[in-house]
Amino acid sequence: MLDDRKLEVLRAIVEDFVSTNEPVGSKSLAERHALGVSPATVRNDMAALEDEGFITHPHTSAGRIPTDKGYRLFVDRLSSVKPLSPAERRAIESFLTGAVDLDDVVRRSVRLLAQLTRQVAVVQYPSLSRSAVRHLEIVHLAPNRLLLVTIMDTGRVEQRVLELPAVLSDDEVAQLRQAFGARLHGAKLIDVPAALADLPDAAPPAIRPVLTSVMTVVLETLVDQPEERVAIAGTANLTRSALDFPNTLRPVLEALEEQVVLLKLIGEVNDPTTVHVKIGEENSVEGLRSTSVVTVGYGPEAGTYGGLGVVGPTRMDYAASIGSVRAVARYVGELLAGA
Amino acid sequence: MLDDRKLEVLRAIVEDFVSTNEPVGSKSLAERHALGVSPATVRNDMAALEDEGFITHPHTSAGRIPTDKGYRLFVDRLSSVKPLSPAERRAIESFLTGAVDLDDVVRRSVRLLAQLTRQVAVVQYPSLSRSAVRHLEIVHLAPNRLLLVTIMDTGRVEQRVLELPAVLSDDEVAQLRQAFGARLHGAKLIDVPAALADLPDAAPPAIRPVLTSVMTVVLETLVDQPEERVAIAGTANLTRSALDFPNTLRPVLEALEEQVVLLKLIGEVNDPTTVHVKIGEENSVEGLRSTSVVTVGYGPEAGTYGGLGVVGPTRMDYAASIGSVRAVARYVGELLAGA
DNA sequence: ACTTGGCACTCGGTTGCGACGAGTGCCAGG
DNA sequence: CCTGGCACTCGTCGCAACCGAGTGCCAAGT
Repeated sequence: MLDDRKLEVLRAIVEDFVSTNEPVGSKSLAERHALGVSPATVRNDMAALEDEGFITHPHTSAGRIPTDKGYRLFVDRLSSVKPLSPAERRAIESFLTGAVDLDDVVRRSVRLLAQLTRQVAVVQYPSLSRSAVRHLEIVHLAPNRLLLVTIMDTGRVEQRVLELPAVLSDDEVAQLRQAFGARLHGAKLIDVPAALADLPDAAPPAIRPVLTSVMTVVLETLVDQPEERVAIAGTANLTRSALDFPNTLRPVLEALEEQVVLLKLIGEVNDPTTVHVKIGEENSVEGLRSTSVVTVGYGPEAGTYGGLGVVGPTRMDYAASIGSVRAVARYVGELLAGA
Repeated sequence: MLDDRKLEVLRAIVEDFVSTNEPVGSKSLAERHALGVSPATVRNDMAALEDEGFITHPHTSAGRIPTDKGYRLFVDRLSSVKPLSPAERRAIESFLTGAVDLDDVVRRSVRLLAQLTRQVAVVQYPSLSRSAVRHLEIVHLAPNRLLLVTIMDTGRVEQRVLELPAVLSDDEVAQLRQAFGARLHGAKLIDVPAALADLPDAAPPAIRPVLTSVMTVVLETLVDQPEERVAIAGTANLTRSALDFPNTLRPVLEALEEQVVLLKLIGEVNDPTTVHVKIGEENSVEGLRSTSVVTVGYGPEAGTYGGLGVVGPTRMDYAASIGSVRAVARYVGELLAGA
């Protein structure tokens, strides 16, 4: 059905179209690539590819452009990941070293990724639910007011102010601090509920009511409604080729402003260790049906912290994007694991 | 030179152009507004206005559009701030109540402002340098590693990890905590250097070296390089009228991605208590010469915390934008002051 | 059976041209 | 100082012709 040459033709079409953004015809294609056959043969192959739904015409007498299905085949079978140039590797290293805290790491990576791929880049902050508690600090802001600060092993810090129904003494706060500190230190978030389960019973009765309300907030902040965050950069790249999003720029920008949408993009991968590519209509997000999304997980043991990726036109350089996304994920993962 | 009727004509031109986005001609203008004079008279006035540089033609036989200078005059003398509708007031209140922490307040306000004005909204996080320290917490992460957490009265929290050359005991950390806590509590950031000046001398010699290095980091984080942050929302609104930014969308998006640029926008006001409007070429930022920027400071006593504003086409509804910006600033200021 | 050259056909893009009309500038008269 | 009239400008629209890249198909060649 699809012999090697037809695949080669498809690859050539994709490559030409990606670089020129113009429908590619049989003649120019036969010239530019050393296919060893005449344009007429290429035409026959093209007709076959079109029957199979891998390419299409914008109109009768125009060249071919790949369909989503065509890109899919290209990505899966015809392209190999483009290794980064030494210059790019250097760029990554110099960009990421010198970051002072987690915020800085994330902001730098997202800009870096946008710059490398010349697409819109998205980086998720290390997910709370997959990290471990390094420290829980309870600050006695006012007699009836506590600030809870949780520091995770990824460097992420969450804080929450808590109004108490009753007034607390510093001693009691110290007791609280001690009670929580001992149980939470080093606990994976998943184990937090279990670690805290017997806490009310074990505590001195005096502070029990306060303790439970603090516990509620802790569980809420860390387990029930863990706040996921993402950073984004490079939206200006969407305008690079005006042809890519003729009148569809609007919904894309709108989609990219929704944190929820971005998290969905990055989160809905089954296997976080490999790079995932969603092409055009494959995207579950309405406004991004005209784009492709390349994502991967990152973290010390692959994908445990969060995800990152790029969003661009379906007409993107997949090989390069996949390479960059993977490389940045690797560096960021190492960086955060080592911190 | 510019009698009342000419000003009225200018106002009419601005209003028509803002709502239709089409060059406005003498005839339609005379009809749509009850000017009480004939188109010919309007033409004469237009010619005068053009001589003065308030309006211009795109080409010889087209209607007039306002110049930056025309908008300037309009904003300064011809428009009154549009009061918010009750529905809008309700929207503001319901949007902002229920915010759980500072991050939440900022994120909600920026979205709110974008929604109200249908422009790009920018909100600066309360500036460190203008707030006071509520609490400084020193966490002993590891024998040679400290985490400094500073909580400001605006609810803003800054953290910084600090590697120590030597190993510290918990006792020593407690001493540090005590030494800093006493002096910093309630200090305005501006007074922090003075408050800490005599600290090394007063401290027990044993912890003196560590103390100075902690002091350095504190000063650096809070005073020397206070990190300013901004939130942005509504970039999709830039695409609302494709005509506004024919091929200039790119530089606008690029400018809006630069934190530095945004801070400059919001920060370079002399008097933070009143609403400022920068129109087109008045903008010092290169990429935003095709936009107008409406900004104001917010805070308990006007402008002490930070700034916020909107960015949109020069062809924007200034009266409404100014009103919304001012209203949101007021609410946010109150909210943060009360927290 | 596959490849190839030839050939008629399609159709979008470009160019040229004329009509149209919104809008202007100017002037003479009220 | 306002007004109506009038000639002029110029961008837009519609139309027709043309060009050319590209296609599909077929018959001949290997």
